[in-house]
Amino acid sequence: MLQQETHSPRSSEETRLRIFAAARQLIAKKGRRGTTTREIAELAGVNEATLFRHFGNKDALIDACVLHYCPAVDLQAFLPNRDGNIEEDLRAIAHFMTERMESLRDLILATFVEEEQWSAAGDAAWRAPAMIKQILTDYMAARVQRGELEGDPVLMARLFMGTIFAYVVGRKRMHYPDYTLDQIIDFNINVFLNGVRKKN
Amino acid sequence: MLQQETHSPRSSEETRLRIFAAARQLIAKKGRRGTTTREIAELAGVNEATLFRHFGNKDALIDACVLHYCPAVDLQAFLPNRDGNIEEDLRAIAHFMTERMESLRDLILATFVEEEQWSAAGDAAWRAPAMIKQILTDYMAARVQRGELEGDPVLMARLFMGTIFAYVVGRKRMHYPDYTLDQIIDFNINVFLNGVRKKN
DNA sequence: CAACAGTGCAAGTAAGTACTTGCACTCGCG
DNA sequence: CGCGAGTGCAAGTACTTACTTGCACTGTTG
Repeated sequence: MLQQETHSPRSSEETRLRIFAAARQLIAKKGRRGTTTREIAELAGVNEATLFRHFGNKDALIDACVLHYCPAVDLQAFLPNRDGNIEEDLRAIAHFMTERMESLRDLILATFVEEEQWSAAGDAAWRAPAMIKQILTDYMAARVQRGELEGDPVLMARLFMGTIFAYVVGRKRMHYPDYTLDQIIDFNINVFLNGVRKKN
Repeated sequence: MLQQETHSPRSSEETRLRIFAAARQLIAKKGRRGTTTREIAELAGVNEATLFRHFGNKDALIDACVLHYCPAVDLQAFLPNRDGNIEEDLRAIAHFMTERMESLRDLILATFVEEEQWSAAGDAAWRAPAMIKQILTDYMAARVQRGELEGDPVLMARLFMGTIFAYVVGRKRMHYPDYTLDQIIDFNINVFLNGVRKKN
């Protein structure tokens, strides 16, 4: 009796991806609590019941979504050549970090307004930044030991990451339409390097 | 028939303040949407109906709350002595900004997950930072003109604010228990100043 | 004293939300 | 072909939430 010619079934995996994409979009805009399963289903072009058949409940869905978009960092791709020129290294690191944080900005911001019980996904979103922080600290320490920089490597790494964090996150509210990303990164790196380079 | 000896009536203003305090606390923890009027009333020690008698609806309540905690900046107290020592000026500015942003951190973070229709309160929370940005830019420009610093004042102000923003906001996820606020601020200012000070 | 503004309390309403269920359909695979 | 996994659809349940209402009470103010 029921004709259903319009909808062709999709693979299970494709459905998951569509749900993830929709969920992420809504989480970024309204936060975890403000996002409804009905909206996710609608935006994903999927029936609401399918959400629950896949993930069981809303919390598990969103956890899976965040984990899906926040995989572990590719450390190999991130590690700079430790023998290279500092300025070039930092520039490469800054661009890598900026791109990566930019692509996760919405999820990272959403973790700021999460309740404690949701910290599983929140921790996942911050895993990558935490690892990068460590790598950066090691890098700074090596350069200090070589006598190229001077100061506390922990604070140096913190400051360097902070400038990028502020750029990415702050851009949502503070707009600088007259400057390009490269201009800002270059300026920040120059000031930073002038500030921490060892004087002769 | 009903005895009501336990509750002594409070002034209308005191009730408002109690509601604001409770609302702010909950907004910080759960976000705007995650906060229920029932919770606010309970935490404020006030009947839920009183909330609506005061503010009409939940949105108006929260808008009023954010506006109440985000008054215009006291520019006079913020303006540094333009003839003073740069390092001392920046230290004073940094401490002022840090304290101020720290006290508003929860509300500022909440604005990141707001929907567009709620931007009224969101704009209010960002009014102060925007004004400070402008003051800072002017300050940097003046010092550049005097030949004490070199570089683009806009980017300098942006970088300086960014370090503080990153400290305050990032502290929610990135912990540095081994360092005091003063240590970090001093380090950041030193690097910044070394980086932008005019070389002879 | 008398009016009144502000509040507490209890009950209720309408809408939204997470989640379930039973059934029909369809595609791919053995 | 036939079966099963994955899905759409429609209806429904139990719960939460914003918001209302009528009434009793109390401190303040004229």
